[in-house]
Formats: sequence, structure tokens, C-alpha cells
Amino acid sequence: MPVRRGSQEAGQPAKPEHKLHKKVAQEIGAGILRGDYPPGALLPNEAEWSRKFGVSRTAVREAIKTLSGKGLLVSQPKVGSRVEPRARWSLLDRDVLDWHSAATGQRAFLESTQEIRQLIETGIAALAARKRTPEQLAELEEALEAMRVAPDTDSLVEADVRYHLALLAAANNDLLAPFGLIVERALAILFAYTSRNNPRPEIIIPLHEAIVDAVRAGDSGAARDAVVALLADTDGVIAKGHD
Amino acid sequence: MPVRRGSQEAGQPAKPEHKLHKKVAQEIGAGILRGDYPPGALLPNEAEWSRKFGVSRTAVREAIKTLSGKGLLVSQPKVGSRVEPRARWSLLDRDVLDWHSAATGQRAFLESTQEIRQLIETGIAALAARKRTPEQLAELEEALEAMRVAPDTDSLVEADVRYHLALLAAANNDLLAPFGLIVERALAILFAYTSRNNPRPEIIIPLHEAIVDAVRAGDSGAARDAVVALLADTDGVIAKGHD
DNA sequence: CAACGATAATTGTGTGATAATTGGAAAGAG
DNA sequence: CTCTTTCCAATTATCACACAATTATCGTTG
Repeated sequence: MPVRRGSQEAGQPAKPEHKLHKKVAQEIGAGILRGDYPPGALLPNEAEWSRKFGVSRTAVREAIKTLSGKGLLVSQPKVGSRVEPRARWSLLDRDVLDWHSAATGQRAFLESTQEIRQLIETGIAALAARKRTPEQLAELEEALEAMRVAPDTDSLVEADVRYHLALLAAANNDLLAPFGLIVERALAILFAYTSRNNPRPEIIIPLHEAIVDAVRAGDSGAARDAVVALLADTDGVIAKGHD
Repeated sequence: MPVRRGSQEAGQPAKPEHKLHKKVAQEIGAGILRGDYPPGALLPNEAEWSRKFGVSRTAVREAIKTLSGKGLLVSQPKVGSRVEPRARWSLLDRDVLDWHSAATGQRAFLESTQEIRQLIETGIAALAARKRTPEQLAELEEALEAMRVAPDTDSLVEADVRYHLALLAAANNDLLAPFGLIVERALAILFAYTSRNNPRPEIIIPLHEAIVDAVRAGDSGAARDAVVALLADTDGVIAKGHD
């Protein structure tokens, strides 16, 4: 019976967002990262999600499959879906990292990422100095130039992200790619966090230049030092941040 | 006695894997990592997978949602599912990393992981020396003791993995957790790779002890150096490996 | 030739039914 | 009373089918 049913007839018409299952996954995933459902907890069953979100069980199931693929939960017949221990979560997944950063305070997230960047980005720069191709160096220089001529803050941030991703690519190691997510997220939050401060291009551009110079010269030690200097400045910005 | 019914009646008893959609995801995901479907390529449509695997379209769709969640592909009505560029893949996802390591040669994968371990695990040890709790130190010591008394190679490998995960946990940074996957996988492959060599516990245990000593003393510099020494030995093993 | 509109291929969502799995209740044995 | 076995029921897993939404493709027309 083709009854006209009311998925979204009873509410905001301003939500023509497709990908229902994606929205459902978003809701549930963010809830898990937020701690609404701690590891080991049993989630509501599919029928209940279905009622709660006003979508079919199909959409709920596809959302749950997505989350299960990210290691956030496991499903079992008769028992339901249970949240997995944090160690199983794919934190370096784009969605999961977004939910994580939203659930953590900005300040805490930035401190956490700075620690990682000091571990990894120094090594990345050293690798890049040794293994970069001419094309990768050109990419890096181009991103730096874009930072120099950026007319506004948004352009600067975009070029900055591109710069760090180019550095990452120049390290020529596939397994490092996921760390790019951290840099993207960290820079985005950092600039939002310090938006009332000026972007201080006159400070950060020379710091970025020093890295490029070292990479160009193939001096891995200098590249490492230059990244340390850049991150030290970033640490300072975070420490002075308003929170 | 309930009737034994034939999920696994044919062959290996070590395959109690049901989860049809998981098997389908496995097949498609491994194919993508293997390069059967390069980035940008259009995958067969859902109906075709359904026929090819002899499963319903529902199962195929759930598999595709899993892969889509891992960033391997995107789906669009009328066009189909397209493989995403490698940079979008969640390589530090358990499944994806497995497919990746299976598709890459053992030797190449080990060299890739060693590079990363030199970047990250040194930093992890340094962090652990500064931030470990007494409980985390105890975990680390316990894993080391298990390595000492391991009666066979399997036990040694298991304790070795536990040791490195304990070190990782002692660094006290959530975002580093996914890195544990690399260590797990690398050690498993490493020991398989060098199985005809003896495990040489008399060599590696002192190297592991040195790390614990430095972490216990809170000496981050010494911890870093000790990890460098351990990884240098591992490099040697890989270099001498039969390939 | 360019713009437009109809068509069709493909994924997205919904519905209902049945199978498989298994925790827990009920029944039975000692 | 305690332990074991049997059975029930809740929940996910899979299936089949229908229809909606999206949009590339191609033919039509001005």
C-alpha cells in the first residue's frame, strides 16, 4: 500500500540533506565520542534508533555498519550493539577525528595534537629533506608562495594546510598519510582559536621558509630544527590563547 | 543435539566467519588495495556485485557503506561507486592496513614500517619516560618479564607486541593509539619473515630492557637512544632477510 | 550549434518477512 | 537446593521487492 508517509513532513523543511544513513552515523558516532555511550555500554537497538530518528531500519543499519567499520562498536544478534574499548577506535579516521575534536575541548585537543606534531612532523621534515622529489619540492614552494601573497586569513589558512600536506607528501611514506588529518584539523582549530589575534604572517612565514630551505638543501638535521622552531611558536600561541 | 548446519562444513575449522557483508567488504576492499580498481575507477554496480557474490543487494550495500566509511570510495546515484584517491584512505584502520600489508610485499611493508617506527616510537619512548604512571611502568615491566620467560617463539612474539603496546599506552596520548596497529602488524610479519632465523632472545631482550630502564628513570633522552638501538637491530634483521 | 528536456541507469530509502544467534527463563535431574 | 538441559524470545542478519531521488546521456528543437 503506497501510503504517503511522513519522513520529514512534520518539521523543518530547511533540512533537505540527503544521505540519511550518514546523518544517522554522525549522530550515533558523535554520541559515542562524546561519552554518551561509554565503552562496553549497550546501544539502543535498531528499532529504537529507527523510531528516534524517524528513519527506516535500513538507514539505521547502514549507519551502524559504517560505525562498526570504524571500530566504534560491534553488533551481535540477540545482544545488540556494544561500544568497543577506545583502543579499538580508528581515531585517525576523518569522521572519528572530527567527532573526537568536537567532544574534546579546543585547548585540550590542540595540546594533544602539538605533542604529536612534535613527534611526527619533525621526523617528516627530516625524511622529506632526504627523499623529496623535485616535483614535491616545487609543490612545497608553491604553497609557501601562496602563504606569502594570501590576501586574507582564510587564504592563509588554506595555503598553510596545503604547505603541511605537501611536506607530508614529500616524506614519501604512504603510512604517514593519515597524520595529515591531524594537521588539517589542528590548523583549522588553531586559527579559529586565535582568530582575534592577527594571523601574524610576518612571524610564521619566515619559520616556514626555514623548513623549505632545509628541505631544498637536503639537510635533514636543519629541517628538523626548523620544524621545532615553528612548533615552539605555535605552542606559544596556544599558551596565550583565550580559554 | 541440534543439527549441525553447514556454515563451515567444508574444510577449515578455523573459519567460523559469518557476517556476509563483512566478507563482501573484505573482497572488495582487498581488491581496491591490490590495485584491481585504481583511484578514480568506477566499481561494478551493486546488482553486479550481488550476482558475483551470490548475496542480496542489502549485503552488498552494507559492505559498501563500510568501505565508504573507510574513505576507500564514494557512491553517487546514477554514476556508481568510484575509488577515492589514496590520500583519502584511512590507512591506519585495522582492515585497510591488513589489506595494504597483504597487497604490498613483506619486505617493502617492513621497510615502510621501520621508517615510521623510527619517527614515532622514539618519540613515544621519550614521552613515556616523562609521562608514564607507575601502573603503566608496571605493565611494561610485566611484558618484559613475559618476554624473558617465554617458552616458545609464539609466546615471545605475543609478549613483544604487548610490550610495545604498553610503551605506547605509557605515552598517554590518545591520538597515538592507532599507531599500535602498525607495530602489531609489523612485528607479526617480522617474525614470520625471519622464522628460520632463531628469535635471538639473548639479543633483543637487553635492548628492550634498556628502554624500560630509561622509562623507569624518567630519562627521555636515554629512552629515545634505546629505541634507536633496538630499531637498528631490527633493521639489520630485515636487511639480512631472505627475499 | 547550443540549450533544453526526456530517458534511463544507478544508488538511496522504505517495508515486510524470515533466518540465525544466543542470553536468559523454565523445566527437569540428582 | 543446585546443577544441567531444554526451550523461548529478543535482536541482529539476510533477503526480496518496490519506489524515490539523482544525474549522465542522448535526442530534439530553436
